[in-house]
Amino acid sequence: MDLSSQYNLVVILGPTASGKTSLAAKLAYQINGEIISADSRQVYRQMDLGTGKDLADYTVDGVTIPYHLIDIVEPGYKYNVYEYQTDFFKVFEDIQTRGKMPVMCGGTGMYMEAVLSRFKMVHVPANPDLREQLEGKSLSELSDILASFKKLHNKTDADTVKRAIRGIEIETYYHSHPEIEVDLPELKPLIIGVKIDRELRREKITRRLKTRLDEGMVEEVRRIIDSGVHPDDLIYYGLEYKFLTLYVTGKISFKEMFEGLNIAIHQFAKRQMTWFRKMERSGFHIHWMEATDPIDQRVNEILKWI
RNA sequence: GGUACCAUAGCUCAGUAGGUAGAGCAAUGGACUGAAAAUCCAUGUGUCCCUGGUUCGAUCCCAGGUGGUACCA
Repeated sequence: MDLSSQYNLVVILGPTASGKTSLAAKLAYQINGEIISADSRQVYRQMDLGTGKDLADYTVDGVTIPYHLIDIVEPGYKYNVYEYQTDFFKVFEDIQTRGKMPVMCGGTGMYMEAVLSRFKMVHVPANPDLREQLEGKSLSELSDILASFKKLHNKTDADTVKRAIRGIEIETYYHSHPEIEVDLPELKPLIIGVKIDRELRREKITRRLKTRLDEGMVEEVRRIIDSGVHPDDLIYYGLEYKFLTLYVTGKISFKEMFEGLNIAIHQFAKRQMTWFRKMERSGFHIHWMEATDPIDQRVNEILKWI
C-alpha cells in the first residue's frame, strides 16, 4: 500500500522562533520531501537576517533539502496573497509530478489559509479607465463605493486610497466576470503545529534578536537602502525592516529600536497564534507538538501518522 | 551629617477641596481573502511605602520611620 496516498501535503506551522524550519527539513529528509515556504517576507532576496531565513537549517546530514518560494522577488516589490497562492500550486504540482512529498512550512497564516481553504482568486488586470474615473476621490468616498458592492470576492482592508482603488478594481472585475471558476488541485493535508511556552518564546525571540544584530542585521538594511530601495517601502515590511530603517535613517535611537522591535516581535508571535487558533475553530485539525521535545522524537511521531 | 523634593498598576506618571483611584505604554483575548511581519477592535490590572495621630471616614492632613533623588557640608 502506498503510504503517501493518505495525505498529499504536510503542513508545519508555528509562531516565529518555534523552530519549525528544522523540523520541516528533518521530516522532508525522511519522507523524500521538498519544502514550500509560507513566509510573506522570506520571498524577498537580500532580506536574509531580518527575515530569519536560516538557510543552513535546510541541510540535514549533509543533504540540502530543496526549498521553494524563498528569494523569488526583489526588495521593494509588493508581493501578495494572490501571487502566493498561484506560486504555491505551481510548485505543489511540480513536486507531485516528480514523485516527491510537498511540505509547506511557515508562519504567515493568511498565505497558508489561502492555500488550504483554496480561496477563489484570479488574476485581475489593472483597469486604466476605472482608475482614471476614481482618481482624486477621497478615501471615504472610495470606501462608500466599495461598500456599495455586493461583495463577491474582495475583502481587503481599504485603509489607504491605493488599496481602496485596488479593492474596487478587483470587485468590478469579479462582477463583470461572474462565470470565472478556478480549478485548484485537491489537498489532503496533515497539519502539524509547533507550540512553545509563552515565556520561553519571548526569551528566544530576544536572544535571537541580539544574535542577528551581532551578525550584521543593521548593515543588511543599510545595504538594501543603498541599493536604491526607498526607506518607506522597507518600513512597510514591518518588524525588523521597519525598526532598523528608522534607526539607520536616524529617526530613533539604538535603544528605542531594540526595545521597540523586541516588543513588536513578541506581539507578532501572539498574533500568529491567534490566527492558528482561529483556523482550528474553523475546522482545521492541527496536531500540536512541543517545541522543546527532541526533534527526532517529533519526526518519528509524524512518520507514524503519514 | 543637614536641607529640599519624591514614594500610586509590570513601567512612566496623573489624581482625590478627606468618601479606597486613572492615562499612556506593556500584557491578554479577538478580527483578518490581492502590502498580512500589515491593519484594526476589545479587556483587566492596585496592601495608593510603613507605623502612629486627627477624623464618622485617611492614598490625600499631621508626626515619626524607611527608601530614592538633588543641593549643601
